[in-house]
Amino acid sequence: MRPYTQVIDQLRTAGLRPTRQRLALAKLLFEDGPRHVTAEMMRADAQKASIRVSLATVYNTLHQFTEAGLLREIVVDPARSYFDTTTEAHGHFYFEDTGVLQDIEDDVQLASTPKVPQGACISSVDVIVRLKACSKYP
Amino acid sequence: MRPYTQVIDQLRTAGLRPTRQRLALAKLLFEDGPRHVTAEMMRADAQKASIRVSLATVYNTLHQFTEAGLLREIVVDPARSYFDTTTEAHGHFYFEDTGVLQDIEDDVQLASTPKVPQGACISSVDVIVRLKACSKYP
DNA sequence: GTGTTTGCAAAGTGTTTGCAATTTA
DNA sequence: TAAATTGCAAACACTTTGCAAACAC
Repeated sequence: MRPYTQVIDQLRTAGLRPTRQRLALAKLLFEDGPRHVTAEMMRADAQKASIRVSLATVYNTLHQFTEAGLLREIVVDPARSYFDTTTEAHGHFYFEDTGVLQDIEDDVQLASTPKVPQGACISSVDVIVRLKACSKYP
Repeated sequence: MRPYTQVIDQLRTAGLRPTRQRLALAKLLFEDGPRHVTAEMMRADAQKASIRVSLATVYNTLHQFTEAGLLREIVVDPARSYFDTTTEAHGHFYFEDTGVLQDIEDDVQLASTPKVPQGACISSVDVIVRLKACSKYP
């Protein structure tokens, strides 16, 4: 778990004022170990915790946190954006049936780094293992 | 390049009638080697080739082709869906600046297949290498 | 002829934006 | 007080849907 003062510092460093909403969302995000959240989940969580935050602010905050390096956006579902509290490189399981996104605990390295085209640099490498329910008759 | 009659057969097998629109889109998709397309690209291509197809039909067709195993959907951009004419497992370069999606020619295998959770089966494995312009001062 | 497919326009969904009111420093 | 941030509602982009007309077999 990320120390709380570190979040405030990282916000300050990123030029973001530690407002009530940002701190509350940071608490929800970082106090209980790794999470994979959507904007709707955060809004629901905030409501449950009696924190008044508009959905627009949730979106703004998630993006600002991502730019500040506190979160990482994971693209797995065209229908919604996920944000991961673990920012280091790692793979994901995506349960297609339930929409649950989960870290792969094993180290999933690529066997070899591919030759990158001229003039381009790697921004990130996403490994997503899509899962479905097993079935003898698919 | 995929033989044309094979497309018709695959459509028939999937229970899809080989209509004018479906055949025209199949021609655009498969006659010139691997492609990575969005619905808008297909509509533009069709227009350029003087094929009258509505955007709704383009969407329907892309999804029907995907279910029929002629296409593979690649999720890289929350803003739009990409479809790949190469259905075998392979990695992708995604140029974040331009939105261009490209096959990785080298074989990008995972160093090891991760242990899959109880009761789940792998549906697919996506490897996406996101690229940005190189810059000395990022 | 019968059931499928198409096209249009309307509806839907998640996300972003403009702007006045509020909050932070 | 000045500048940043919030919240609301409207706007947005992409995608899906309902249904009558057109089409395939």
